[in-house]
Amino acid sequence: MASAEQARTRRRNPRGQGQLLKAELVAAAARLLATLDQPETLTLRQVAREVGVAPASIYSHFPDLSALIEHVLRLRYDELAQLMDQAAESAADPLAELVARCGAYTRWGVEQPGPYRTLFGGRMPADLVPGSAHGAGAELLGSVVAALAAVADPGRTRSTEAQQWQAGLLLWTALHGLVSLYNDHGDIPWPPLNDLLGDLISLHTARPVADIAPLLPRIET
Amino acid sequence: MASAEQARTRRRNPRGQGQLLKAELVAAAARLLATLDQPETLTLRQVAREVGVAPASIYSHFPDLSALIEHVLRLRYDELAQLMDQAAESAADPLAELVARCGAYTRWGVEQPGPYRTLFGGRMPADLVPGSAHGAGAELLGSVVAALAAVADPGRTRSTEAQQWQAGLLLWTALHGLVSLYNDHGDIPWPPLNDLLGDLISLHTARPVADIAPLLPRIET
DNA sequence: TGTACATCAGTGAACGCGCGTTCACTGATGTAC
DNA sequence: TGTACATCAGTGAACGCGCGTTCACTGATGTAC
Repeated sequence: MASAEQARTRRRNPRGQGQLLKAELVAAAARLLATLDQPETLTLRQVAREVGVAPASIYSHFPDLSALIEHVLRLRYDELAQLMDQAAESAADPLAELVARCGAYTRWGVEQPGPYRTLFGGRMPADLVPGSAHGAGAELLGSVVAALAAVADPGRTRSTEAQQWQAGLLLWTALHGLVSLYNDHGDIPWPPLNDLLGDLISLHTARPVADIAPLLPRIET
Repeated sequence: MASAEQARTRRRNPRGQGQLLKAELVAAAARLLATLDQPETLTLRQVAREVGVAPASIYSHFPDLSALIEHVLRLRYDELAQLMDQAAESAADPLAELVARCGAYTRWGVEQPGPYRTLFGGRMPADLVPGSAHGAGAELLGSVVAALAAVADPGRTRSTEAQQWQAGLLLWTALHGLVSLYNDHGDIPWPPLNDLLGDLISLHTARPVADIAPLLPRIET
């Protein structure tokens, strides 16, 4: 095991470099959250072992395991939001932006099932998930709502805000259902994710699949 | 605590009535799965305590906790499938049947968040969830696929089986996303579930919401 | 009718485990005088 | 230039906890003779 060897060879950081261990702890927790079959069972001692450090050492940098996990989840969430924004930047029109956002979301979700579950699966105590206090990633959801509204109602005159909200929320729940079932139930005979995603966006935008499929990113399975 | 008192007053079952404890164990496990904030952390000793019995007593009836939980989940799954079938029976046409099935599914899901998560959330080890070996409730998914196909393509001539499967799967993922996010993220300002469900089915069937809304069951929140 | 025995429905104590958290400590390194 | 001291970055042992699982057992009740 690499971690056991790590435990042997690890050297104390030089003075003034105490923050290095903090970064290592964050990296290790992130690695374990991404790797573990059940990320919500992550343990303080597991993180310590992964880094090769005494369990007590974590308390120098975080008040407890929750704080460490919260830190990691914050990073992951920001990463996802940034990926979606980046994907949206190069979009030529509202439909392309919506497709880019949904594609980036889905891609990230299936490429990182552990973090996805931890962020959106609702298994962690509520106060542990960043943004849940403000509505489980409000900015992210807001961006989907806005992008969908821009496609379905370009002038934003025919529909009320409540209608736009409801349509966007419904799209997000559909994306979430797709990602989480895809991740959790690999035994179902799944069609290619791009086909499902194309159909899904087509339904929610009332645009033909042919307009959408070319805009989707390649999603590795 | 009622359970502590139960522990005091419990009397050993008379001879030949050993199965009574088995039923009590199942009932207690079901109660805890429905009640616990994190049903996947259910513990053998918790069940024993709830019944008022020694932890070791469980081994007389189940090889381990997994077997007990599997038993409970099997019951819950059958209950859900039966509810959906019952709802479908009184349907006047294919659209009504589809709406009845989706309505029953969603209603059960939000009324029993604990069992829902345990069954479909993928948190339990795979071998623990009934039907997951056959595709996570294959009959249930199959009934949705068939009902949707009957609405979208009454003669079943215009679409291939693969297309019907994909459409049904997409509908199910959307329902799942709606139920699980609704259960797990109560802090989002949710519109009435019936509105969302009506919209959702409308999108997937290309029928006007007005045709669907009257067919939906009352879902208590 | 009595009595020895088998069976049933559990009990209760013990085990070893991994966990979060605490506490006094250690040993290297920088700094003040 | 030397030395006492403070600080930093962690250590290591211990605690009490709840857990799954085992094992020999107990005491009531039915049954064979």
